[in-house]
Amino acid sequence: MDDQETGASKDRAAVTGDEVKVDLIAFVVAVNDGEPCVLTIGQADTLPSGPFALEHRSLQSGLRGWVEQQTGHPLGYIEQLYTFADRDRVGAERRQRAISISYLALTRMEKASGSPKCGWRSWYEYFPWEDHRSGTPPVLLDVLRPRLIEWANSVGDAAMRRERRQRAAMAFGFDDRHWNEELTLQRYELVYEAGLVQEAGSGRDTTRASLVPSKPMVADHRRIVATGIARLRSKIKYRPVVFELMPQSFTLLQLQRTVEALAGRLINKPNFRRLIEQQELVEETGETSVDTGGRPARLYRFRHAVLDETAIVGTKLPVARG
Amino acid sequence: MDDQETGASKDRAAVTGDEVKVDLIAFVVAVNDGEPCVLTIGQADTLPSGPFALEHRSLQSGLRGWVEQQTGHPLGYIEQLYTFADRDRVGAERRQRAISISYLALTRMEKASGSPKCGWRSWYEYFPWEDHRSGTPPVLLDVLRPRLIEWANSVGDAAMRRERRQRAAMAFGFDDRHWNEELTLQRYELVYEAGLVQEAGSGRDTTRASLVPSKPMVADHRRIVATGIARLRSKIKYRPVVFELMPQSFTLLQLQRTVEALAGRLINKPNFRRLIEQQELVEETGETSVDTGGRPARLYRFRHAVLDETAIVGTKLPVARG
DNA sequence: TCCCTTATAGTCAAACGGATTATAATTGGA
DNA sequence: TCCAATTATAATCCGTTTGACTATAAGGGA
Repeated sequence: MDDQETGASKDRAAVTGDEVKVDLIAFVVAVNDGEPCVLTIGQADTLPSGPFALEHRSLQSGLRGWVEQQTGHPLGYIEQLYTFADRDRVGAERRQRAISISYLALTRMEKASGSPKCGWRSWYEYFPWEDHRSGTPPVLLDVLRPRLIEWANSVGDAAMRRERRQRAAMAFGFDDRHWNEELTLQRYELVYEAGLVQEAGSGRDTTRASLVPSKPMVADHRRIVATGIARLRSKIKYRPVVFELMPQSFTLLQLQRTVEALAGRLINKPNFRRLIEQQELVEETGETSVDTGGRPARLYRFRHAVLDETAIVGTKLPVARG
Repeated sequence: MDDQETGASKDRAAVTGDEVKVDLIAFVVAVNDGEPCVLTIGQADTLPSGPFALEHRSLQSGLRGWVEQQTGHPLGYIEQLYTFADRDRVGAERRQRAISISYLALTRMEKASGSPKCGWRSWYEYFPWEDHRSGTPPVLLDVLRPRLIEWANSVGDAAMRRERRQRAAMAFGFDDRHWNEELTLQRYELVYEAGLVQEAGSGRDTTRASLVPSKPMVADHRRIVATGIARLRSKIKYRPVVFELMPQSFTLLQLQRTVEALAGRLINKPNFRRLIEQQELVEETGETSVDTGGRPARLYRFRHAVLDETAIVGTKLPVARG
């Protein structure tokens, strides 16, 4: 494609060198004990990342390399999330362009190995308003709602006020609307726009006092996490990706708890089992679990054959609407 | 994020300059007279594209700039498709890394303006096996199926033969399986892997005689188109993006024909109307169309308000399974 | 006027999905 | 030992959705 006819400026670009640095950033997910976790480094405020370099065979292998080097964790399932241009950095002598390619990776936590400088943190430390497994979280109605209304009203134009209120209501399910767990990214963008998270603070006059309590991250890493959560919450509904997060064998309730952890909401138990079984996603191992009180549960394993049968065709998980 | 602790090699990278050229590539779609079309330049074998340069404010604005310059077409709706690393190019003195960021854009064809060097071509010239509006296309059963079986059997290992046959059957709906229109990308990857398209030919010993008749494209542009078609076929089912392709006012049948053009299959008419109406996606203009024989049809326009109401929540279009 | 074409409305049954109830098999404590 | 608590598993109910089909209305052209 080198000398394709795409206009003269392409050649100019080759001469002056419109070259760019490329960063690979990973949002690595595991679920442990019903808590969905993200793999971090630094002060639990940074995602594993590193520049795409000549020695990397591909984007994905570059990403695997950086994550393994920084956290000691090998990656299994990987999926590209989004590519964006960072705000201009100022290089040594000239303006430096940079872009970031973000990825979602699913893995099992297993042995608490890993480098010392890395750790697993619950999603919901960064997004406390996203966990609806015990009902609507208090922070949503007590803190977010008044702050967002305040933000909406702070603008002069009446139409724009209305539009802001409506956006907030839709994203967060205010005013009798239903909570839609897939809108994680829109919600983060909203609180960011309203200046309610620390990341939005630089160069603004918003007083820190009005921040919504939640753990911040470096640069736009928290936005990447929001993107990944949204993608994952959507994907579990039509692809059997949950099993990337499960151990070899598991009970149906463990499987359900994992899905609930990701979705941030509870699922009706009989319906969940019905759907899993009628899709033949799993098969019994024959054993039962010696578990936490109550009748012993059968152990199941994922039927890897489904990846060859229906993988692309679609798989559904029930996440109740009401 | 500059001096984040991501290991020493990051600094090394900054010194030696692991810099990369970034190309922006656009898959621009319009539907005209029931034919879904792609905007091309050159010998109708190249997508509009150009390097991401310093003067571009953002990735999207860079893309818009290149497309407008090369084709004279302004873009409306844009959505990122995928980012991939090209095979290494050899630069002037050293190895040169390059990545491409591809986009899907939806637009209306309108005035046959545009630069002389660009043109609209039907998707199905590049993917003749994807159009099932008049039933299963002959090329699928007469050419593709035997060639794919041949390809599957050409490998030694019996298990691998089985796996290849199964993949082909799943992707193309052989052996009484249902056709799934969203598997466009998997199907292209399969015919590519089987050496049945020209793009797979360089450096191979596959005789050209065994190619499946279809229009090739430069580099991996055809793969990008396949990715875009798959994305679009999936997206029309839960987002009201079709309207980006429609004129101001339209009849319900025109709307249906557009969806059918994209999906590559026919839709049940009463059911289609029911779904459109009960979702309140459109409103009557009050006028009726003076059209092609038969009873005059009411004209409708898209209710832009739905973008504020349910936009993110989801919209469905019926594309029959059987 | 008849016939053809397209638009529009209405019906029907099967499948799906959400909610609820009932029963079984354990553990731990009174 | 028996009861209570806990969890697993099975079965049922019912309203909604959805795919397929039929019937009627309104125009143009022969």
